[in-house]
Amino acid sequence: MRLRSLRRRISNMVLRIEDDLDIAKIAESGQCFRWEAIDPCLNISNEGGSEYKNAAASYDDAQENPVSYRVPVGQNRLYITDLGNDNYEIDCSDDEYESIWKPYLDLDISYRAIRKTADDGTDTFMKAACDDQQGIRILRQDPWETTVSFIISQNRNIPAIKKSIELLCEAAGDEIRDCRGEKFFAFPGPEKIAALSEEALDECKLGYRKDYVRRIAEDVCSGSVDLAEIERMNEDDAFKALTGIYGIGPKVASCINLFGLHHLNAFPIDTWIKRILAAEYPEGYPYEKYAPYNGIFQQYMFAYYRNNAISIK
DNA sequence: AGGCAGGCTTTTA
DNA sequence: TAAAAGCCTGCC
Repeated sequence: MRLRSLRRRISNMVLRIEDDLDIAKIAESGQCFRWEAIDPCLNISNEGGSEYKNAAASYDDAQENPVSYRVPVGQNRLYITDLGNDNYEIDCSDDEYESIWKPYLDLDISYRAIRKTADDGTDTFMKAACDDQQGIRILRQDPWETTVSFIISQNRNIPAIKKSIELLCEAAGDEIRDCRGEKFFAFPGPEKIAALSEEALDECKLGYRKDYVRRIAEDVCSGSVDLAEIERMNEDDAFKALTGIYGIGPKVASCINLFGLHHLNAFPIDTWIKRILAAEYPEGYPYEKYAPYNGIFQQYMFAYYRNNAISIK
């Protein structure tokens, strides 16, 4: 349909992915904070994603759920459109897909198989969460960006987190033209954040987290914090190393393990998960059953509860 | 040693 | 006004 008109000098390709992949659910899952809903036809960003009356795809609930996003990853930005029927259009070459986007979307493993294997018919709550939230995947996000983002996330809701991260990118990130020639700000490296003035950092509205962000930027620059070394550790060792960093407690360390280091068994316990465990698993949560993918199932529960908080309560 | 109260910036609903 | 994908410090 009108998507044809989007074809430009850059090469578009249509992917067929016969596994869980729902980009709208991923965007709202709370693991990433810089996915931006855009109009697939007009190429105009639409913050919050309200209406998509002109959505080209034959996507069932395109009226409610955006079907097209742009996703900053390092120095690149991916444009992806859900065409429905397991088809997705992306703006990039085959090489870029294989080297960047395929690993980023964690497309080498089957989330559908993981869901089905764990379902023994006894956990009706988890089954409902999985059915409702299937399509979520755990992205392979940059460890530095993930670390700073989840330090910023503490004790705040998601709109506030997104705002601070965007302010930080505007203040310190490189301005880059994406594959469509549009400008965006990359997530700033530690040296860029460490170089910010006190006033510039104040404008990022980090609150008391400002000291945490500045200090980890300085410590990574000086070498007293070595994220590359932490990347090579197993989950337990990484957890210990992360919780030793100023501003990182058990919850944030678990999020970094899961979303930044891809330790899929990491199980972040935040205010939502506390409520879920108390309400749905009063006899105790069956960690063994969902190992080694506790983090994936945590995401299904988290998103399910957060998106249906009123109806489930 | 390990647990717990109090404080913390700012935004959001 | 309370709550928000919590953590640090100080006290016991």
